[in-house]
Amino acid sequence: MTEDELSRVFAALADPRRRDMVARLAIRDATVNELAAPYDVSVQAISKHLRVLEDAGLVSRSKDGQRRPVHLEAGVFDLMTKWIERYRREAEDRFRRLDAVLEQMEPAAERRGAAS
Amino acid sequence: MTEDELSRVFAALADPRRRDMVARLAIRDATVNELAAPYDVSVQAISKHLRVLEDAGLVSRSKDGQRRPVHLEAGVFDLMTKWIERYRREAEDRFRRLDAVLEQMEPAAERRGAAS
DNA sequence: AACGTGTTCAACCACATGGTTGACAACGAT
DNA sequence: ATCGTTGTCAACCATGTGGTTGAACACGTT
Repeated sequence: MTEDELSRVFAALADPRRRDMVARLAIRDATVNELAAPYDVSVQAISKHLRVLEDAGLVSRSKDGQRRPVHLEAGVFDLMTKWIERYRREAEDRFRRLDAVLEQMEPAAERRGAAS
Repeated sequence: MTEDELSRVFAALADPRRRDMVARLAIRDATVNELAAPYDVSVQAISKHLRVLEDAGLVSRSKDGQRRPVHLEAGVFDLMTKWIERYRREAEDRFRRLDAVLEQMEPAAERRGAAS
C-alpha cells in the first residue's frame, strides 16, 4: 500500500515539468490554465500531468465554478523523506562501523583502549 | 544539470524493485548475482536496473575479479531531501501566512478564493 | 588450453507514458 | 437560449521501459 504510493510519488516527481508545477503550487494554488500557461504544450497534457500528481496524492483538485483550483498536498513529502532518511541513516551507520573496523585494523596502532 | 539528475534519481526510485535493492545495499555491498537472488527475474534484468541506479548516481560498480560489487552512493539522497525540504518549507510558510490572513479576517466573512 | 562462472550486450516484445487533436460537459455571461 | 471559457475524456501516435532469450566478454579454475 505504502509501497505502491511511494512508487507513484517518485514517478510523479521524476518529470521536470511536474516538479516545476509542484514548485509553483507550493507558492499558491492555481487553475489548470494558469499552470499550463508557461509551457508550450496543450492544456490537455497539463491535465494529464495533474492526474498523475493527484493519483500520487501530491495535489488535490477542488471545484469553483468552472475552474478547478489545484492545491498542493505537502503531507506526502513526509512519506518520501521518511523513506530516504531511513536508508541514509542505515548507510551512515554502516560507514561508521566501517570506520571503526578500519581503525581497529590499523597495524601501527598503539595498544590504547580499543574503540567500543 | 541538477534538474536532469534529479529526474533520473526520482525515476530510479519509482520502481519498488530498485528501491528494495537500494535498501539492501544500504546494509552492505553486493554483487549482481546476490542482488538478483531474491527476485524471480533474470540476472540481465537486474543488471539493467543497476544501470538505471548507476546513471542516477545512486550506486557505483567497481571491479573485483569477474564480479562487480555494487556500492550505494548515499550522497545523492541529499539532492532529493534538499529539493523536497525546499518546497515543503515553502508550502508551510504559505500555510502560516494563510492562517494569519484568516485570523485577520473577521470570522463573519465567508471563505472566498482570493485571486492573487 | 578448455571450461565454468559472473556480467553485460543485442534484439525483441508488451505495455506504460507524454504528446497530439477532436468532441463533449459544465458553468458564466450575453 | 446561445456563446465562450475551462477542463476532461477518448482515440491515436511515438517513444521509453521492464521483461525475455541468446550470444559474447572477462576472469578464475582445472
